Amino acid sequence: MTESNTKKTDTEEIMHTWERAFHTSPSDKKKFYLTVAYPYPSGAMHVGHGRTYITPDVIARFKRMQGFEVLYPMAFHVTGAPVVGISRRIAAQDENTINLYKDLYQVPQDVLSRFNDPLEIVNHFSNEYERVMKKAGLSIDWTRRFTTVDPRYSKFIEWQWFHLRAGAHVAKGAHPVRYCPQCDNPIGDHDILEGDTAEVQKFTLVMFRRGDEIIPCATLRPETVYGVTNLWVHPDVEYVKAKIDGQVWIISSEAANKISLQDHDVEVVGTIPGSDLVDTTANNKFCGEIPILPAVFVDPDMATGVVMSVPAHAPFDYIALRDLWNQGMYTSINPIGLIQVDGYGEHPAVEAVENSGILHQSDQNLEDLTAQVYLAEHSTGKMYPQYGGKPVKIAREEVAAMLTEQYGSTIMYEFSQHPVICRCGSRAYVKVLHDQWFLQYSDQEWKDQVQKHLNAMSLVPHEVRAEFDRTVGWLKEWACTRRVGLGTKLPWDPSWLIEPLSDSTVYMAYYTIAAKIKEIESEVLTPEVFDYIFLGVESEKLPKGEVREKLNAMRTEFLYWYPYDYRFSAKDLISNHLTFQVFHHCAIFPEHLRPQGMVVFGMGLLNGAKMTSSKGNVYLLEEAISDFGADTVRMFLVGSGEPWQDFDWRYELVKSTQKQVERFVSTIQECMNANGADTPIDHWLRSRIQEYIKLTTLALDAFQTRQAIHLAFFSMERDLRWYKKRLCGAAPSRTLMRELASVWIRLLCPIIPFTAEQLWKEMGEEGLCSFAAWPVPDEAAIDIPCENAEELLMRTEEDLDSILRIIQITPKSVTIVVAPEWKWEIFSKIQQSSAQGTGNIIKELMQDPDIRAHGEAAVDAVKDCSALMHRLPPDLALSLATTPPHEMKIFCDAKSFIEHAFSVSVTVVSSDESAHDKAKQAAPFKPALIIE
RNA sequence: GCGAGGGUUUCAGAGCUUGGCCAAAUGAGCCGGACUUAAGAUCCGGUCCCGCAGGGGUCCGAGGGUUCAAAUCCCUUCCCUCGCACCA
Repeated sequence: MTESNTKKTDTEEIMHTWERAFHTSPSDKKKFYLTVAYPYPSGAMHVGHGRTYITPDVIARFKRMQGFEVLYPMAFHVTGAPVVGISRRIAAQDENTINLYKDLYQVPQDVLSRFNDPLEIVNHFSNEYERVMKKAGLSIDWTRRFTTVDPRYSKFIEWQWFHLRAGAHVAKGAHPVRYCPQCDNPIGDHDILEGDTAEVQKFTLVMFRRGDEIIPCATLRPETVYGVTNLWVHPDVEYVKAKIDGQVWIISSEAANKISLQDHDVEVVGTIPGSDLVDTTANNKFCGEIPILPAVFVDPDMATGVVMSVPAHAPFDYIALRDLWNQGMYTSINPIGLIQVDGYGEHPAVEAVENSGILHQSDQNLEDLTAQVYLAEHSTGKMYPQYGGKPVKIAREEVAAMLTEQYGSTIMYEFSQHPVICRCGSRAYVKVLHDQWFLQYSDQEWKDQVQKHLNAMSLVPHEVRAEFDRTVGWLKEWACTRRVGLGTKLPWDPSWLIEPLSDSTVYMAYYTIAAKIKEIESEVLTPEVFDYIFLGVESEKLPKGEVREKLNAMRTEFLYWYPYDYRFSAKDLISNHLTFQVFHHCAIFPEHLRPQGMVVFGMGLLNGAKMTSSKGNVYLLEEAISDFGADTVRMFLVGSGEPWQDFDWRYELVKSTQKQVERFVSTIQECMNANGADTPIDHWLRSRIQEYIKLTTLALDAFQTRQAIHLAFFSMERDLRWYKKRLCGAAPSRTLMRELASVWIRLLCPIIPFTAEQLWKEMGEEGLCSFAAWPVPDEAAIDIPCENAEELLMRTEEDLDSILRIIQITPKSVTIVVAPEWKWEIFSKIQQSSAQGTGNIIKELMQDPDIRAHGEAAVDAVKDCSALMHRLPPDLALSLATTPPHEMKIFCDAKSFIEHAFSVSVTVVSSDESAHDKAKQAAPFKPALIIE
């Protein structure tokens, strides 16, 4: 265990100075408001959560130093069912759950014993979150903290929902859900023990008459009703006769049970063996009187247990029929083709089966074959003209509607696979829930509004826009009420709770007033009050006097902060929360108060594996902070990748980040103690510093935290190294080093605020570094020719080095031969030339008599220079061509440096002064080097 | 299956939008050296292959194509991650 960079007492002292520093309220500064999706405090924070909140904190701190009034608030989302389930499991002494909380989350026994109350869980972890977030140095305004079950927040949610209802965005309807009869509740993905990939499929029941009785055949392909040749029943199954909706249906007993959950009264009145149905007939409008035949592929546990047979288009049906033919039975039944499909003839299923060599109804490959045929027919199939001639996709919908409207068909929902088993061990069914409320995300007008606003929003990174666009198009009705869990009751139908994702869509507005609203009793908070605060609507019903004053203050505060500038959240929330909140803002707030931007995060890995609490693969944030120090954790989390990239928490990498932070401290301390005089080389470093200020600012403006660290830390370090090397052992300039330290500390303050705060104090600066002015580049200190000169020196040093390594002699002297002026002229001319291709450039330049005078050498020089040209960065090439460096002077000035670095004597000459063979090689920005 | 994003040198990760600055930034790891009583601390150097002159060769998931020129553009293919709804 090491407490890095700053000592524990220092850390605590700094936290103390920050205690109230980030409380914020409207001022005459420009505002910047950013929010993160608030946490669901059902467990302890791990380093993955850490990054979610540290990244926005870095931005918040950056903006604050830039002079913005910054609001970074935090609250806790405690709505929903999971925590209720957890408390129930703890109450039931479930060992896994108790161990998770005791060992992994390190909850003390006395606290744990109160966890049979879900509110105790969320209260405990909310406090833990706040405590650990403070340790991580998050610059949050805690006066605005709330939870989603606070009475005042509930009032706010009620207000929101009155508006949604008034805007016709919420409506009542029926909805099929996965349902567990034993739990008497709908079950979600996380509650499924088995069959979690099963989808709810919508079958159309095609009704066939058999005397007075109805045989409902379930199909996913109602358009094939024209091609039915017979029905299939399983001969060994005992079917039931059930009175359903006033008529007697013949279905499997499983089906009777299922249908009873789907809006039908079911009364079983008798049974009939499948074998008794065989060889009787049934009829409907489309196929007349047809026989009921036996088939063993029929599954009584799938839909109604009775199947209509379309042998021309369904491989199962064809095989079953062929089996009967082979026994010499029903040979008069012929498949009826009704769909034209690319690549198939009149009877696609028949062809497919015959070509596949499948022999039996129970062949495993039959499923795949069916899928192939169905897919082909669905995507490219067209009904024959006598059946309407439309594409299958369209015909399917139309036939289904027609059957429902005119021929008594209804819908039956069924899982695509079974069984589906609830976590309680009981089997789950599809149930149609009634009285369910839906958010009408399918509303095209609403979608259009959202899409339009989305187009105007800033999305980071821009790659996520496609996913947002798709989500807007894809969203349909969202069941927005629940029977169980914590939350706000639906105001006009209090038997329902508002579903957790739906009560968290406009709360960013609530943050703006969350501190002040605590002074007002929740009873006062009528919809009119919120209408005034958020929409500026006056009303007779508004309270008067002192309360009204407070409302005015809240209105002012809301208008100051809103709309929020950026919302941060993980990428898995794009398809729900992040898009929902745009919908809700559009429904409630006027255009100028809607979200401005979003930043989407990547996911976290721990040692290469996905970090999830459920698998125990987590590393707690607090543990990380005490193992490595808050600043190391911060720098690693925002520096190992850009926010939107996934990151991997690995010990060795974090460890080396820790060293970097420590190195920064000692480097800065060296800077503070530097006492050298000014030297010409200072000019270069000062110029570079301005460059890094500029680039770091740009990076953080674009939320590129990794890039920012790259520039502000590593690049800066590298230049400082070169600077020191150039001094040849002389002491660094006192003024420049203090200048550097001051800038450097501030550039890294958003990332490593504890360290920065500590060093700032050591520098003797007044006030908190967290509020110090963000460095601004001094344009006057930028000297491009000087930087170019240094670049030339670096490149030459590198050349020299690589030659020496190869030739492996101990050099006595080095002669640097600089290019003659006329080669520089060529260089500049090539840069300016618009001619394409070396040949053309040569032609063009040889027009010039001065150049032509150099004959063959000139041609070579043009070739060399143009090759050289495109090996340089374009802006460097341009700047060199515009203001050619005085190479002779540069090398003469740096003579002692090179002599010192390589321990040789150095001579600098112009190429015309040297008779050496190599002297001819001297080119612009690439002097010839003669080593002897 | 559908939708979105991605596959780069030992690793992480730049670069790819606007093809030539790319053998490919930077950091980590590893190797060697210096400093030290000693270091996991610091500093210096190396880290695809070949080369006793700054050069050459191979390389950016795989396979094709466009181009004088491709990690960068086009096509095909394989693999990975996320989402697919009542769940925070």
